[in-house]
Amino acid sequence: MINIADVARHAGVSTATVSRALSGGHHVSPATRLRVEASATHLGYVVSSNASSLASGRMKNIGVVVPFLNHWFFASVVEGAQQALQRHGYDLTLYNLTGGLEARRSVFEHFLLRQRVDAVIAVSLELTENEVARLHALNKPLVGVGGPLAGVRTLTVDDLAVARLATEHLIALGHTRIAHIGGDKAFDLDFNLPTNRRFGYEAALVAAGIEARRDDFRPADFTTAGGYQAAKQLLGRPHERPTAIFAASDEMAIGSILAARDLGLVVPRDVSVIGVDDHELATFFGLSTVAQFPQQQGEKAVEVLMEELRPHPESRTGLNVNMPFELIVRGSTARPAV
Amino acid sequence: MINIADVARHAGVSTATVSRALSGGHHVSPATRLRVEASATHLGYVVSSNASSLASGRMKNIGVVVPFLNHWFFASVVEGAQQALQRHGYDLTLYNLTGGLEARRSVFEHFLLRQRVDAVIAVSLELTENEVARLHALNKPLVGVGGPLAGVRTLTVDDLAVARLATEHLIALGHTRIAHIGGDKAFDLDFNLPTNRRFGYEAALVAAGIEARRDDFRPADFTTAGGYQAAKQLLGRPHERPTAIFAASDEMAIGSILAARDLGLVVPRDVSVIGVDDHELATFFGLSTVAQFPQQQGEKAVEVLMEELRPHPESRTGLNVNMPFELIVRGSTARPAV
DNA sequence: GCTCGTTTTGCAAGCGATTGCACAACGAGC
DNA sequence: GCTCGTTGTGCAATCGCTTGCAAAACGAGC
Repeated sequence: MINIADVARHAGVSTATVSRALSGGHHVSPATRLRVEASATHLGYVVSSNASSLASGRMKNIGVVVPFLNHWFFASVVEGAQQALQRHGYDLTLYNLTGGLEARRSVFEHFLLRQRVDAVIAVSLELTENEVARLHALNKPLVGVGGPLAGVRTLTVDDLAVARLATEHLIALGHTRIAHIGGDKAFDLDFNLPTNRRFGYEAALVAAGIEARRDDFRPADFTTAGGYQAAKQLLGRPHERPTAIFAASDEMAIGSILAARDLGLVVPRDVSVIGVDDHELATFFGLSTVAQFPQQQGEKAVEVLMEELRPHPESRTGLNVNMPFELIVRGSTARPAV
Repeated sequence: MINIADVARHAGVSTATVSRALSGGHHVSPATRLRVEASATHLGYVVSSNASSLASGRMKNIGVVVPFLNHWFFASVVEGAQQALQRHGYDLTLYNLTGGLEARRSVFEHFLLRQRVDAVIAVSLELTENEVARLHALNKPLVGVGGPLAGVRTLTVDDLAVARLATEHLIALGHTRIAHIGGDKAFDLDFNLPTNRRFGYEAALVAAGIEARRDDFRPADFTTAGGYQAAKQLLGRPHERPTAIFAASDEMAIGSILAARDLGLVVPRDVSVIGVDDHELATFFGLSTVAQFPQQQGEKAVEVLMEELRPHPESRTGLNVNMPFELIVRGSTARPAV
């Protein structure tokens, strides 16, 4: 393995100069810089990140922690983050908290603390105060995606506003019986996302002078199958069937469309359906939805971190960064039949 | 930050002893080992992985390279690998080759070579000889998932056998007009997966004395939408509609089911559908399929690597490891109507 | 009690960079 | 020609751990 001394010898300079020339090139004359770079590429030299990190204290590596990966949303966030990091010359080390409490502790006690990462991105993860404190104590920046997280900069979409937007879309079309499929308690652990969406839904109804009926709400588990079940219940009632369904995720919305079809109902003639996410299957099903952009969220998380990692974080923006969302109208929503 | 010398002082031994006590504990008396461990936890000591790696040459870190993450199969493989690695005390550094050739080169030239990883897992990636050679030159073990890859240990499912199994299932049910939705040329780049599945399909037909008709094959892009399109074509023909479809992926199979429904056909009465993967939506759609177990593949890749990383890789198994697959019969396949 | 083999332990030399400090080189200004 | 300010370079300490080698400690055997 060829090291910095080899390059120095070959270029006829000291290792100090090589180091400076290859990292930014400050305080090095253009001529020598060029010479060093030539030698480096000629010899096929690549810095040892370990030695570099040990000496400098910078790891050039970010830890990303997700609850699971096996899901469109998380995978997209990670993908976005990965690409952004690559542009910045950083590595991404992935941690998964699926393994239960044991795995979770192990991640925090050993992996993250092993001086491996400069900072941490926590995706849809409700960290305990202890965990946050530990990270802070190590002076490691932490940004959350999906939040808020006490004392942590977090990127969030305003779930309340998202839900309101979706519901208002239906109201504007003339619907007055609008059902909602949200999350059950188990999913509320993560930042009350389902609750917020439900509140947004109710707020929109109330603002329009529509009563939010308790039996127009069904909890489900954010899967297609769960949405299907819930929609069947909602649409199968003999009287007062809702003319529109707002599902808190696209997968549940797709389940609803399939349920409607199986009941012989035509979407959107008999029932309008709208979701949240802009899942990859949304286009295929012609699903109207409020898009959030997970990949973009991953990228943005990286930008925020990079800023925080800069020596003089002068322009620290506020704690919470609001992420964009957007109503995308496709074929699954229309005026109710008269 | 507290370091090994602090622990040594606190335990009343030398740093050498601390190092040995904390890593395996060989050549250290049980008594001192206990004392050192106590001091370490008491002081909250965690080894600096950089210093450790620099001194030992072991990184305790594996690079995983995927073409994209945003897809059920890849995400599952990575998830499996991540969990297995965590059990072994290794980190997983994720590399993504989505960014085109530029990103690809950057990964190989800078990231992987930066002495960051002990080994590399390449998922569904056709590496150039150059890339493989480079890794070999660095003496870094490399295992592929999905293969084969020249000169590399690879975990593969026997795509030919998978396709044969699916097709034979249909034949055994009594089908004689069996269509196939495979991949188009663009997807053949990766290890001829589509071609192999097509060959398996044809082999099964031929073995059963059934002619493989050219117009019973349609290429698609492995998406639900693509499968839908292709199935419409196949099922919409006025004469000689096939009674069964074997799709090379579950997503395309699901597209086929939806296409059949839209044509007013009932699955499986009018047409049987079988896929490959055991995608998370397969259960919901009652889709018969040949399951492959991506998560398991990720785990297995790690096992293979760990073995290769061991000092004396005595029992090197052969180059290619065959991964299991399994026919799962649900409601989408049945005897053809008479 | 002495010798010899086996653990246990410590010393100290790396591993391969980064970086503060000091010095050299080089013009500019007078 | 001399001083002063920049700018460019090198010296050498440092980061925190691992590990080969040698010494110390410890029993066992006689």
